[in-house]
Amino acid sequence: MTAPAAASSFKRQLVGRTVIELSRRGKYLRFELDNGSTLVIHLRMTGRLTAADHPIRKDLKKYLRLLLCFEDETCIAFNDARRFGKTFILKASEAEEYWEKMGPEPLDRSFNAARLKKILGKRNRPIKSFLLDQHMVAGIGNIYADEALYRARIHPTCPAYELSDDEIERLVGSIKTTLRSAIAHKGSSIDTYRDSEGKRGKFQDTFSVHRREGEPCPACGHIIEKIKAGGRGTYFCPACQKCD
DNA sequence: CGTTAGCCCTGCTGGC
DNA sequence: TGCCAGCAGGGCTAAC
Repeated sequence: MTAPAAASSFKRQLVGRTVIELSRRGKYLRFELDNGSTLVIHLRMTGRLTAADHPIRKDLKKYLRLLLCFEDETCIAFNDARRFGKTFILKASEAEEYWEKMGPEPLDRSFNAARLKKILGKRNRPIKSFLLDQHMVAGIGNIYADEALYRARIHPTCPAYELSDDEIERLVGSIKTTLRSAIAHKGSSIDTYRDSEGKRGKFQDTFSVHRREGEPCPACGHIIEKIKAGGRGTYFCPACQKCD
Protein backbone atom coordinates (compact mmCIF):
# COMPACT_ATOMS: atom_id res chain seq x y z
CA MET A 1 0.00 0.00 0.00
CA THR A 2 0.93 3.64 -0.08
CA ALA A 3 1.61 3.79 3.65
CA PRO A 4 5.33 3.45 4.32
CA ALA A 5 5.97 -0.13 5.36
CA ALA A 6 8.40 -0.85 8.15
CA ALA A 7 11.84 -1.69 6.78
CA SER A 8 11.70 -5.29 7.99
CA SER A 9 8.35 -5.92 6.39
CA PHE A 10 9.54 -4.24 3.22
CA LYS A 11 12.62 -6.42 3.11
CA ARG A 12 10.64 -9.59 3.77
CA GLN A 13 8.44 -8.87 0.78
CA LEU A 14 11.42 -8.44 -1.55
CA VAL A 15 14.11 -10.94 -0.52
CA GLY A 16 14.20 -13.98 -2.79
CA ARG A 17 11.88 -12.49 -5.35
CA THR A 18 12.66 -12.20 -9.04
CA VAL A 19 11.94 -9.07 -11.06
CA ILE A 20 10.02 -10.24 -14.10
CA GLU A 21 9.17 -6.93 -15.74
CA LEU A 22 10.10 -3.26 -15.60
CA SER A 23 7.61 -0.60 -16.59
CA ARG A 24 6.51 2.97 -15.98
CA ARG A 25 3.17 4.64 -15.35
CA GLY A 26 3.26 8.42 -15.22
CA LYS A 27 6.19 9.24 -12.96
CA TYR A 28 6.10 5.91 -11.16
CA LEU A 29 8.69 3.20 -11.87
CA ARG A 30 7.39 -0.34 -11.53
CA PHE A 31 9.33 -3.51 -10.76
CA GLU A 32 6.91 -6.39 -11.20
CA LEU A 33 7.84 -9.39 -9.06
CA ASP A 34 7.35 -13.10 -9.58
CA ASN A 35 4.70 -13.31 -6.86
CA GLY A 36 2.45 -10.79 -8.60
CA SER A 37 3.26 -7.84 -6.36
CA THR A 38 5.00 -4.71 -7.63
CA LEU A 39 7.80 -2.65 -6.13
CA VAL A 40 7.04 0.96 -6.98
CA ILE A 41 9.54 3.83 -6.86
CA HIS A 42 8.80 7.51 -7.32
CA LEU A 43 11.88 9.75 -7.50
CA ARG A 44 10.02 13.04 -6.98
CA MET A 45 12.55 15.87 -7.43
CA THR A 46 15.75 14.68 -5.83
CA GLY A 47 15.53 10.90 -5.88
CA ARG A 48 18.18 9.08 -7.85
CA LEU A 49 18.59 5.49 -9.03
CA THR A 50 22.15 4.39 -9.73
CA ALA A 51 23.45 1.12 -11.08
CA ALA A 52 26.25 -0.16 -8.83
CA ASP A 53 28.33 -3.21 -8.05
CA HIS A 54 28.32 -4.77 -4.60
CA PRO A 55 29.65 -3.47 -2.28
CA ILE A 56 28.49 -0.06 -3.43
CA ARG A 57 30.72 2.97 -3.88
CA LYS A 58 31.26 5.22 -0.89
CA ASP A 59 29.50 8.20 -2.49
CA LEU A 60 26.32 6.18 -2.91
CA LYS A 61 26.07 5.58 0.82
CA LYS A 62 25.10 9.19 1.39
CA TYR A 63 21.32 9.65 1.51
CA LEU A 64 20.86 5.96 0.65
CA ARG A 65 17.19 5.03 1.06
CA LEU A 66 17.00 1.59 -0.54
CA LEU A 67 19.58 -0.80 -1.91
CA LEU A 68 18.43 -3.62 -4.18
CA CYS A 69 21.06 -6.31 -4.74
CA PHE A 70 20.71 -9.18 -7.17
CA GLU A 71 22.21 -12.67 -7.38
CA ASP A 72 24.90 -11.55 -9.82
CA GLU A 73 26.05 -8.96 -7.23
CA THR A 74 24.84 -5.99 -9.24
CA CYS A 75 22.80 -3.46 -7.27
CA ILE A 76 20.47 -0.55 -7.73
CA ALA A 77 20.89 2.24 -5.21
CA PHE A 78 18.03 4.62 -4.45
CA ASN A 79 19.38 7.84 -2.94
CA ASP A 80 17.31 10.84 -1.96
CA ALA A 81 18.70 13.76 0.03
CA ARG A 82 15.32 15.37 0.56
CA ARG A 83 13.43 12.19 1.39
CA PHE A 84 10.66 13.29 -0.93
CA GLY A 85 10.88 10.18 -3.06
CA LYS A 86 8.66 7.24 -2.26
CA THR A 87 8.94 3.46 -2.41
CA PHE A 88 6.10 1.05 -1.74
CA ILE A 89 4.87 -2.40 -2.64
CA LEU A 90 1.55 -2.99 -4.32
CA LYS A 91 -0.11 -6.37 -3.97
CA ALA A 92 -1.46 -7.92 -7.15
CA SER A 93 -5.01 -7.31 -5.97
CA GLU A 94 -4.35 -3.60 -5.40
CA ALA A 95 -2.52 -2.76 -8.60
CA GLU A 96 -5.33 -2.26 -11.08
CA GLU A 97 -7.26 0.11 -8.86
CA TYR A 98 -4.12 2.08 -8.09
CA TRP A 99 -3.17 2.74 -11.70
CA GLU A 100 -6.55 3.19 -13.29
CA LYS A 101 -7.30 6.38 -11.36
CA MET A 102 -4.46 8.12 -13.18
CA GLY A 103 -4.97 10.01 -16.42
CA PRO A 104 -3.86 8.69 -19.83
CA GLU A 105 -0.23 8.36 -20.89
CA PRO A 106 0.44 11.41 -23.08
CA LEU A 107 2.73 9.49 -25.44
CA ASP A 108 0.09 6.85 -26.15
CA ARG A 109 -1.53 6.95 -29.58
CA SER A 110 -4.90 7.16 -27.87
CA PHE A 111 -3.98 10.50 -26.31
CA ASN A 112 -5.32 12.80 -29.00
CA ALA A 113 -7.31 16.02 -29.21
CA ALA A 114 -10.65 14.28 -28.78
CA ARG A 115 -9.42 12.52 -25.65
CA LEU A 116 -7.98 15.67 -24.13
CA LYS A 117 -11.09 17.66 -24.95
CA LYS A 118 -13.20 15.14 -23.11
CA ILE A 119 -11.01 15.35 -20.00
CA LEU A 120 -10.93 19.14 -20.09
CA GLY A 121 -14.72 19.12 -20.14
CA LYS A 122 -16.11 22.05 -18.18
CA ARG A 123 -13.25 22.19 -15.73
CA ASN A 124 -12.67 25.69 -14.53
CA ARG A 125 -9.09 25.70 -13.38
CA PRO A 126 -5.89 27.10 -14.84
CA ILE A 127 -4.63 24.89 -17.66
CA LYS A 128 -1.22 24.76 -15.95
CA SER A 129 -2.81 23.32 -12.81
CA PHE A 130 -4.79 20.89 -14.97
CA LEU A 131 -1.64 19.59 -16.67
CA LEU A 132 0.08 19.00 -13.33
CA ASP A 133 -2.82 16.90 -12.02
CA GLN A 134 -1.87 13.27 -12.59
CA HIS A 135 -5.54 12.28 -12.55
CA MET A 136 -6.07 14.35 -15.70
CA VAL A 137 -2.97 13.41 -17.72
CA ALA A 138 -0.16 11.29 -16.29
CA GLY A 139 3.52 12.12 -16.19
CA ILE A 140 3.68 15.86 -16.84
CA GLY A 141 5.75 17.78 -14.29
CA ASN A 142 6.33 21.47 -13.76
CA ILE A 143 9.12 21.83 -16.32
CA TYR A 144 7.21 20.05 -19.06
CA ALA A 145 3.93 21.85 -18.39
CA ASP A 146 5.69 25.22 -18.80
CA GLU A 147 7.50 24.19 -21.96
CA ALA A 148 4.47 22.50 -23.54
CA LEU A 149 2.22 25.52 -22.88
CA TYR A 150 4.86 27.80 -24.39
CA ARG A 151 5.11 25.67 -27.53
CA ALA A 152 1.33 25.63 -27.83
CA ARG A 153 1.21 29.43 -27.26
CA ILE A 154 -1.32 29.04 -24.44
CA HIS A 155 -1.32 31.23 -21.33
CA PRO A 156 -0.85 29.12 -18.17
CA THR A 157 -3.78 30.69 -16.29
CA CYS A 158 -6.25 30.18 -19.13
CA PRO A 159 -9.27 28.22 -17.77
CA ALA A 160 -9.15 24.63 -18.98
CA TYR A 161 -12.68 24.58 -20.43
CA GLU A 162 -12.02 27.72 -22.49
CA LEU A 163 -9.42 26.13 -24.75
CA SER A 164 -10.49 26.22 -28.39
CA ASP A 165 -10.31 23.14 -30.58
CA ASP A 166 -7.26 24.60 -32.25
CA GLU A 167 -5.55 25.20 -28.89
CA ILE A 168 -6.37 21.66 -27.77
CA GLU A 169 -4.87 20.30 -30.97
CA ARG A 170 -1.73 22.40 -30.45
CA LEU A 171 -1.47 21.38 -26.81
CA VAL A 172 -1.66 17.65 -27.55
CA GLY A 173 1.09 18.08 -30.11
CA SER A 174 3.26 20.23 -27.87
CA ILE A 175 2.97 17.85 -24.92
CA LYS A 176 4.11 14.97 -27.10
CA THR A 177 6.99 16.83 -28.74
CA THR A 178 8.14 18.32 -25.43
CA LEU A 179 8.21 14.94 -23.70
CA ARG A 180 9.87 13.21 -26.67
CA SER A 181 12.52 15.91 -26.85
CA ALA A 182 13.15 15.69 -23.10
CA ILE A 183 13.60 11.93 -23.38
CA ALA A 184 15.93 12.35 -26.37
CA HIS A 185 17.99 14.79 -24.28
CA LYS A 186 18.07 12.30 -21.40
CA GLY A 187 16.06 14.45 -19.03
CA SER A 188 16.49 17.76 -17.24
CA SER A 189 19.39 18.16 -14.83
CA ILE A 190 18.53 21.61 -13.47
CA ASP A 191 19.19 20.37 -10.01
CA THR A 192 20.14 16.89 -8.92
CA TYR A 193 18.70 14.66 -11.61
CA ARG A 194 21.18 12.13 -13.01
CA ASP A 195 20.60 8.95 -15.00
CA SER A 196 21.40 5.43 -13.79
CA GLU A 197 25.05 5.94 -14.78
CA GLY A 198 25.31 9.29 -13.00
CA LYS A 199 25.19 11.31 -16.22
CA ARG A 200 23.45 14.66 -16.52
CA GLY A 201 20.59 15.21 -18.93
CA LYS A 202 20.70 18.08 -21.42
CA PHE A 203 17.08 19.11 -21.87
CA GLN A 204 17.58 22.09 -19.52
CA ASP A 205 19.85 23.61 -22.18
CA THR A 206 16.87 23.78 -24.53
CA PHE A 207 14.35 25.40 -22.15
CA SER A 208 12.45 28.25 -23.79
CA VAL A 209 10.79 29.68 -20.67
CA HIS A 210 11.21 27.46 -17.61
CA ARG A 211 13.46 29.14 -15.02
CA ARG A 212 14.25 31.92 -17.49
CA GLU A 213 12.50 34.80 -15.76
CA GLY A 214 13.77 38.16 -17.03
CA GLU A 215 15.35 36.67 -20.14
CA PRO A 216 14.06 37.33 -23.67
CA CYS A 217 11.58 34.96 -25.30
CA PRO A 218 13.45 33.00 -27.98
CA ALA A 219 10.63 33.64 -30.45
CA CYS A 220 9.66 37.30 -29.93
CA GLY A 221 12.15 38.81 -27.52
CA HIS A 222 9.60 39.82 -24.88
CA ILE A 223 10.78 39.37 -21.31
CA ILE A 224 9.74 36.07 -19.78
CA GLU A 225 7.63 36.41 -16.65
CA LYS A 226 7.20 34.25 -13.59
CA ILE A 227 3.95 33.78 -11.70
CA LYS A 228 2.48 31.23 -9.30
CA ALA A 229 -0.04 28.85 -10.87
CA GLY A 230 -1.30 25.62 -9.41
CA GLY A 231 0.99 26.34 -6.45
CA ARG A 232 4.07 26.09 -8.65
CA GLY A 233 6.54 28.52 -10.13
CA THR A 234 5.26 29.15 -13.67
CA TYR A 235 7.24 30.76 -16.48
CA PHE A 236 5.76 32.06 -19.71
CA CYS A 237 6.05 34.64 -22.47
CA PRO A 238 3.24 37.22 -22.02
CA ALA A 239 3.38 38.13 -25.71
CA CYS A 240 3.33 34.65 -27.27
CA GLN A 241 1.01 32.93 -24.78
CA LYS A 242 -2.63 34.03 -24.75
CA CYS A 243 -6.13 32.73 -24.13
CA ASP A 244 -8.10 32.83 -27.38
C1' DC B 1 -17.99 16.62 -7.08
C1' DG B 2 -14.45 20.16 -8.33
C1' DT B 3 -10.92 22.85 -6.68
C1' DT B 4 -7.32 24.63 -3.75
C1' DA B 5 -4.31 25.55 0.37
C1' DG B 6 -1.14 23.45 3.25
C1' DC B 7 2.05 20.06 4.33
C1' DC B 8 6.11 17.14 3.88
C1' DC B 9 11.58 17.56 3.45
C1' DT B 10 16.26 19.62 3.32
C1' DG B 11 20.02 21.50 0.15
C1' DC B 12 20.76 25.59 -2.00
C1' DT B 13 20.28 30.57 -3.12
C1' DG B 14 19.98 35.35 -2.33
C1' DG B 15 19.95 39.17 0.53
C1' DC B 16 21.90 41.63 4.20
C1' DT C 1 32.46 36.25 5.09
C1' DG C 2 28.78 34.27 7.42
C1' DC C 3 24.24 33.76 8.59
C1' DC C 4 19.48 32.49 7.79
C1' DA C 5 14.84 33.00 5.80
C1' DG C 6 12.73 31.33 2.06
C1' DC C 7 12.51 28.77 -2.23
C1' DA C 8 12.15 24.42 -4.92
C1' DG C 9 8.10 20.90 -6.09
C1' DG C 10 4.84 15.92 -6.56
C1' DG C 11 1.24 14.14 -4.40
C1' DC C 12 -1.66 13.54 -0.56
C1' DT C 13 -5.18 15.30 2.73
C1' DA C 14 -8.25 18.54 4.64
C1' DA C 15 -11.30 21.94 3.83
C1' DC C 16 -14.38 24.80 1.25
